[in-house]
Amino acid sequence: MNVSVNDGPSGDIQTGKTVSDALSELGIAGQDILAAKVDGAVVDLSRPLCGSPVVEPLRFDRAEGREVYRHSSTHIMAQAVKELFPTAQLTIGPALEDSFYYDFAFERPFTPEDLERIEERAAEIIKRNLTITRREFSKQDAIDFFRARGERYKVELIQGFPDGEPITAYAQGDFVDLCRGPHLPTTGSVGTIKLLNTAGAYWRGDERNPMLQRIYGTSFPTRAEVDAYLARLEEIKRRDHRKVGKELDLISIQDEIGPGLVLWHPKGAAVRLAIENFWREQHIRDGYELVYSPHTARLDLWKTSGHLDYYRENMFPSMKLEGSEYQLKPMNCPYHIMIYQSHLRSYRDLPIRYGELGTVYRYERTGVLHGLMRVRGFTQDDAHLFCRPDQMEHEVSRVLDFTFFVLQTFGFHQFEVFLSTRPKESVGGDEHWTLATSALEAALKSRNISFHLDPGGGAFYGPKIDIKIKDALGRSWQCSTVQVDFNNPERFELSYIGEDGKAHRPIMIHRALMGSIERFFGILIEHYGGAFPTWLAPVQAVVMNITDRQQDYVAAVVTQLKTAGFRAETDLRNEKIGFKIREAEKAKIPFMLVAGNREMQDGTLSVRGRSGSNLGNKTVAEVLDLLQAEVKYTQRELQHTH
RNA sequence: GCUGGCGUAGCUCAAUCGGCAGAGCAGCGGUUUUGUAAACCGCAGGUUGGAGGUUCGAUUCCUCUCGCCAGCUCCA
Repeated sequence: MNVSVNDGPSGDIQTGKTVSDALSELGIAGQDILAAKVDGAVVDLSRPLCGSPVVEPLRFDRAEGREVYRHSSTHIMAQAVKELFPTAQLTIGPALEDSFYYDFAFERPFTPEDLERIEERAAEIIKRNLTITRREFSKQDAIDFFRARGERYKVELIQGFPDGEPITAYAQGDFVDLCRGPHLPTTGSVGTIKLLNTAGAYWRGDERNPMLQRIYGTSFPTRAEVDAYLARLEEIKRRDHRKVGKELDLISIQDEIGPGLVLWHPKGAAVRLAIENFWREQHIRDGYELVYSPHTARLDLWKTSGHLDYYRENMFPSMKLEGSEYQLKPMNCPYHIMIYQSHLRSYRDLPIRYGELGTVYRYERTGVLHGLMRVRGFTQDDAHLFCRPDQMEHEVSRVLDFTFFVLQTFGFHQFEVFLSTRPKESVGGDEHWTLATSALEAALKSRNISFHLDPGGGAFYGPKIDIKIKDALGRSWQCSTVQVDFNNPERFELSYIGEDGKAHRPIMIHRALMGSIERFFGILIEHYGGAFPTWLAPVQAVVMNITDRQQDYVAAVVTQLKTAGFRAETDLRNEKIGFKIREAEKAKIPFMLVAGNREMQDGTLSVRGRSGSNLGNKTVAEVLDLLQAEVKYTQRELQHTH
């Protein structure tokens, strides 16, 4: 048979030879080959070849290679656990992006000491360099085999598999695990396994099922790579917005006020104000009209909107007042709809775009609250567009352009886009869903945006596009969302008068760019590690005197900076300049302006940038120019036009 | 909500196998007038998350409760 290697040699190889034999006959060999893609499917190196396959060796530098590597790592860890704790039952153990886990049914949680022993044993199993072999079973044989080994959960899994298809397991030494594979050729192919932590996890992710003991770990070819990974985890901890938010005195969440309810301290509020000002300016430029709405409304409104039926578990309980029930708002849409409905609308009026920084309250279970990322009261940068069906695709495209512009201004440049389709619990006819979904898809395609499909991930009222941003540490965060809604116009009987003089139903589009200001702020804190770009920094410049004699001069300079619109502060404390610099560095203030006698005499300031850069002496006018140049989002806004 | 862990001064952390709760930083008062990441001296700071219980005595042990953390589930 003719075997060809992707971007490599090809040659005639005897049919039935394994992938690794074929590769080595073609002059491609090496311990670093983990698995291979054969005609697009990832397989074991021991897989026999037939036909005229295209083979692509997979190493650790490829995501598919890493997945196989980590997957085999979980088996090694599971083997170590079984050797040390024979009563532990196997369940499942997948690879994650940079790590892996394995869930065990065990009578008690694993302790840190257990983890150390398991890690040592895993290292030993790597050293044993056991061959990993694939075995096929019929369904009944597989059930009998795992039942005989006492692996109750494995038996349950197999029973759920379709009949008639072969079931595979992988063996290394005495250890056999039900697994689709593929796997590394030997346990010795793994470099270092490092166990990270333990946690409880429900069997099959269902809270009604028993709690299993999960062990997280990671593995890399070299110790140095493990160390780099651990260093990255440390960096993530160092940038944690809860820690930085406290250190920089940005926000607090206090017991007395309630979980998930955020206090914005003056410095955090200054950043928020900069965000909001930018947001409002840009929305007005982009053809939105800004509105405000109250935090509560009669329960009937939420009945009409369907939230009471479909969203109740996320809502605060209602309150009674003067014989009516009122509901704290979990969303802004009904209010915007009511504004739309306050007039008779013409087709000429559309599209109508209402934007609001609307604060909503949602009930979240205590266990899911997390700093600013998941709270109970938060402000959405919400907007609702009302348009004709023929305008829908164009409006969605505009929203996409606007979204990427805004996110880029905040310093995010990598995105993942998802198109989510109809979920099980949903309202509206099929034709509506199909129309809306294809409009979203068309808009994405018109902007050449590549996206993933998330089947069943839509809102109950319509399909949506979600945009996840990648932060400086490569983590993904869900922020932006664009959702088509055929349902609310129906429920509220929205209409506009068309060219034909008859009433027509408008289409509604919900969208948010940042999602929630709280979460977005948390992401910004971690993205910048608290060192915000100048346009967002709570204090943009601090002016400090060296001795008492420069007090008046410093105060005058700060007045000038403030008058020019900058957030500037004095530091006139009776402290040494080194101490003041240290404090300003810790506060991550972008510019430190020092005035001693020399500066006072020639009307200058000694300019120190964040993290020690010396920008020399500048006049006050030059400092103003410098700050102006730094606050450059206003320049970027010129690039955004429709 | 579930499993496990944790709540000590404004912050970061000690200590008490049940016997007067202690440091650094921050704060306040002095001294010092300072040149780019920490000057010196002093003072003050606490119902040890909250409520019960056991005990001569509880911050420590027990029960409940509130909150936080790591996950699970869910999500902006």
